[in-house]
Amino acid sequence: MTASTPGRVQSVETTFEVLEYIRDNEGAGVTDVANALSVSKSTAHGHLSTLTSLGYVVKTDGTYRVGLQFLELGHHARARYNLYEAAKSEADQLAQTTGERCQVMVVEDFRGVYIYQTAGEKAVQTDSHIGSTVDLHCTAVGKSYLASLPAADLEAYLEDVSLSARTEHTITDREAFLEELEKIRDQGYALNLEERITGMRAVGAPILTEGGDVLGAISVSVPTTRIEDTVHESDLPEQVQRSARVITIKTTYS
Amino acid sequence: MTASTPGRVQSVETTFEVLEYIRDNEGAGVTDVANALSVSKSTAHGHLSTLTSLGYVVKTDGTYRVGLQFLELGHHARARYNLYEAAKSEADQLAQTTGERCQVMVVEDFRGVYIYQTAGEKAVQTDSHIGSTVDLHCTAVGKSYLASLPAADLEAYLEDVSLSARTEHTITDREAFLEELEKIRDQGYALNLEERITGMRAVGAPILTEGGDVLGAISVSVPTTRIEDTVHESDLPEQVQRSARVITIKTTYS
DNA sequence: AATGTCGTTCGGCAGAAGGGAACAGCCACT
DNA sequence: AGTGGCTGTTCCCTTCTGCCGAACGACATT
Repeated sequence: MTASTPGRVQSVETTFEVLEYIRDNEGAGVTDVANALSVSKSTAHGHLSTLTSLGYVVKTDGTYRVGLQFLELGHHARARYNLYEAAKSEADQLAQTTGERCQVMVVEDFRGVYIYQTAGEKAVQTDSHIGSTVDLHCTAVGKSYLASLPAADLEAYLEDVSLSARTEHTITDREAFLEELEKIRDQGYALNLEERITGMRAVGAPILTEGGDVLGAISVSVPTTRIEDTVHESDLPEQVQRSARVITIKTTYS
Repeated sequence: MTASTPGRVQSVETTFEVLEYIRDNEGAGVTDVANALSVSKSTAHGHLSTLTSLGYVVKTDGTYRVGLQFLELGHHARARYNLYEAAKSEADQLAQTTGERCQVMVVEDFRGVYIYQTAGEKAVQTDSHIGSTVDLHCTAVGKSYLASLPAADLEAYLEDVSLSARTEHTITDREAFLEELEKIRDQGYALNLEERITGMRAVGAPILTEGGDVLGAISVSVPTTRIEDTVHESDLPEQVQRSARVITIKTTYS
């Protein structure tokens, strides 16, 4: 970050750069961090030792790694949404019956965040995991969510972000996107036809409150090569929607 | 923290104090934080706005809350242990068949950390959740772990911590504790007889590698009032041990 | 309309974070 | 076993910056 706005605490920004670096590199040493962030060794060491003394970083075999203490912050943030507990078992069930990957998403700062993810027997590895963020406009979960949003909020979203292309199938035209959302509203579920990752499709449905407000969304992703089989074997859209409804009921009475 | 050791970055310590405060208070405002931490409003504001711009804190309805971005750090730390994926489904199953609460623990800095927790039908609410830390000496998971530790590591642990009493049943005597561990080694599982929370018992078993190294532990907690029934209905120690063994196998081939 | 509370912004100063170099500890390699 | 090169760690010094206090602006409350 070159342009640091006044009133911001720079060392905090540095610390999180350090954290993100050792996260993305599965642990690192002092010199390593110093070089990567272009700071002196003493600076890197200062941050790492501070974080270690706070318990947010652990040092094992001479390499610094992200500590489990972040689980407490992370899980706490997740618990606020009152979705995790209810959605977990439904997602597990969905993954088991379909054999594919299932994810539960909520939205923060106009970005989709997976608060839970579970893999069925046949599920392929993807880049997404618990805590990772995705664009809303090119995912089944994201489109389900947007389609359930009040008009004003949807407007605010479209003002804020751009429908940037992730693959050749991503919907980037605003009008086409609004039509897509309309369609999703009508049918009650969203499809992702390789709009984020080539070769991967997904079926998603919004998770609503009893009052109709959208809390998040749930989806099942399937490789395109298997999508026909999966849809035939089990009516995927229907199953995903049913799971979403069950989660609504569970969250209401808890 | 009054005594700040040289070489430590103070603002990082402050930032995490801020984070922990807004976590423990389910969100807070600037003035609130400033008063609680005895810093000026501008300082609190600086930290909060920095954290917000980094996405680690979100501001909704004028209150700052812990952001979901910590999930990415937390889940990443958890994934390192290669236990979560394998243990999750086993824990779920254990919770379902017993109807009680089941938890999976690993150890970091001589503290037990719950990397997963799931509640069965009858499970009572406790103070523990994903990410929370517990003493090793007064929990079924912790004792299972310690009992499986090489002698040298156990020695290091006993040097480092004190067997402080949590309830009247906590084992605080070193000799008695070593005997307890011996017994646990013999029988292959650990019991917690209200040693951490009055009224709560638990059965735990260590999760080992094929080579015999201990990775963590799994346990089922049951209120004392129900323990007789549960143990009779299902041979709890046997079930917990079986789950632990299944996790070993799963982690080996993944 | 007035008062209290809150969040935000603005300078000024002191303290602290960062840089660099020197020290120490470790492993590998010869 | 000795040596070289790599680490991590510590030290001091400079200067930058994070902290404070106060003033401002935005609300809500009475």
